[in-house]
Amino acid sequence: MLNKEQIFDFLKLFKFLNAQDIYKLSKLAKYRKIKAGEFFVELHSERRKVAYIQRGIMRAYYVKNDGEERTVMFRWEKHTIGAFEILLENKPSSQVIQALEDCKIWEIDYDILQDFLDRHPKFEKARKHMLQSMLVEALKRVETFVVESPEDRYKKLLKEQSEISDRVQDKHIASFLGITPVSLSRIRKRISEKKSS
Amino acid sequence: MLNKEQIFDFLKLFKFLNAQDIYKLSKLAKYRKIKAGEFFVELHSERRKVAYIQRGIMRAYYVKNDGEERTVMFRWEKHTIGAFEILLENKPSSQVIQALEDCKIWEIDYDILQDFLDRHPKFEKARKHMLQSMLVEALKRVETFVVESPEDRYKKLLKEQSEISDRVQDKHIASFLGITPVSLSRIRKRISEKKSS
DNA sequence: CATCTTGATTAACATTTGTTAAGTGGGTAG
DNA sequence: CTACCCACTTAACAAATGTTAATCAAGATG
Repeated sequence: MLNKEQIFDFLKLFKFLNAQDIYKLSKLAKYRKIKAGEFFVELHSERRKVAYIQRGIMRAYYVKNDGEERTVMFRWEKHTIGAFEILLENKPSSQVIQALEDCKIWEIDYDILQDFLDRHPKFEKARKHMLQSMLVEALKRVETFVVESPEDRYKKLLKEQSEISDRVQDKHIASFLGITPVSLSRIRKRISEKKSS
Repeated sequence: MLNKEQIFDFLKLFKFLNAQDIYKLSKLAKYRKIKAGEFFVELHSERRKVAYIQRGIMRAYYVKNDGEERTVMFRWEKHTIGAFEILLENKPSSQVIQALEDCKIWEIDYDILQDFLDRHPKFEKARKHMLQSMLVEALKRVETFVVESPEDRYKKLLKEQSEISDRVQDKHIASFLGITPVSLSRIRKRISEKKSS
């Protein structure tokens, strides 16, 4: 079930693996597909797993009491996604993870992975690096909310996260930016009017 | 220069130290004071250091082009603070870290600390735990911006982060919530009117 | 081909926030 | 004690966003 490309992508997750390591890791990962619209993690799930996305894009979102959805994160090729409440806080997930395109993923058992990493000190750097890059990303995202206006946040997204703005519906982008779809539409209009003048 | 209380506080940073470990760590940490208003990290600094706060409260903030300050983080007793751009991205800090009260801190050389941790595998769990808890905090903070209104964010702050709301000026809380001091004042008025009716 | 569904846009109005500036009160320095 | 500074409040107006609903366009479905 492994082809070269798949192995290569998976290998990039951790930067310095030998063939034997890859074999070990392949044992704890299950290759599977998720169709657009379907879920990787459902509401209140406690399944301790992570997805390494080989193809496709996913989102994590919360559902408010009135049914409104608020997207907090997008993840696409060569990145991992998981429900942090399950994995890091040992409680049911209050967020949902959904495929926005047909996805091909490696589904990884989180506890087996952690155990593997615990027993292989040479991976400590990789784990640390991964945690740190996620932390930096989250801190920078907080910064955009505190420092920038919704319009500036959207412009920055267009510039620096074209992977998101090109592949995801506007309504999801709006909630990702902390605004409504109507407001995003107005911002888009404002921008296009300024550019043409 | 060490008294019992100081040792005890420092010990809590990592949960399972013996006397010898404490001695080693004390060598790489410098105990010092920072007066209210003074800076722990200045703009564009590249000093790779961390503060473990034994007493007092600090904030990290950005300065916009027009001179406006936007606070992104508060840290107080028994927590650490540092400039993530210096430490995790190896670049000059675009944020500033300032004491809001007279502070007593352990100033720790980040690289020596990391080296120490690298050479002592028994601390890996502590490092991982610390990174994870910072990540969880940042993710939850993103969530409040995406899911909640400014008023709800403020109410939540009052409930769950009284350490902040009790000790910090409103203008800093306002920018921490992503709004202006004027708007926060109106929110406070709205809340007090609802409670009395 | 016609119909249905859904996402994006637009409009109209209410609400909130931003901005600027004027008061208010507490604390501090002289 | 007085004068000054600073944070917070309040006011007035502009701007942006939220809300609801109508319209439009495109894709899916029969």
